[in-house]
Amino acid sequence: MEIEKVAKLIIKNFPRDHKEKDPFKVLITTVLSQRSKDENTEIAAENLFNKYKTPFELSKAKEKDIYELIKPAGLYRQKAKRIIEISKIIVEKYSGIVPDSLEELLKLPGVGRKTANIVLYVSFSKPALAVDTHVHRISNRLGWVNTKTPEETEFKLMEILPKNLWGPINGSMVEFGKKVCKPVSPNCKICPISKYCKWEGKR
DNA sequence: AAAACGGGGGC
DNA sequence: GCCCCAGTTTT
Repeated sequence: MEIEKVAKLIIKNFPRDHKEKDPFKVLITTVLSQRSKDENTEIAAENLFNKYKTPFELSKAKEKDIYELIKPAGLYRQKAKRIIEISKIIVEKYSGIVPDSLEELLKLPGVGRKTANIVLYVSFSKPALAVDTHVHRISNRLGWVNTKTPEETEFKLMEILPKNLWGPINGSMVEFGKKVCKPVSPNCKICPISKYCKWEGKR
């Protein structure tokens, strides 16, 4: 199947390694990463975990206590509120253990399909597709799907991609999307999978 | 379906 | 000055 071959090429050429596996840290970092660039997310996460290391500690913090720490990631008032609420729920309802099911993760404030699936893959090594704007755009450009919404793309991709590629393709598509297959003026000249691409706008 | 949330960096 | 960024929730 050609799709599988191309997916593996993307994964090989645009690796994204997740050093941190701790479910709580991955969960909080991923919430911080929403609509934020990686560099700023990392600064915010480092600031935060430097002071609050566990859900137990963070659940006792006040929102205003962490504004300055997470400000680099943006949307900081919302995120502060949600992060502390998440910590309280993890402590009170789950005894400090982050749940490992999509259904339970989606109940947490500020956790949608993308965030939940990233946690499932990165921390729990489960097959999970996090379809963000990059994955959505690139899947359509390649001609793998013909969809309007990311959720539609998610279900289509689950049909055409083998499960063992669900996790790895997420991060690799993001890197691919940032470096080469950009939203505007993509760099098709240096694209390693250009010959498999059906996008009409390609140059 | 659209608005709101937001600092930081690229242009 | 304007626009975007591993989105989600509220209106």
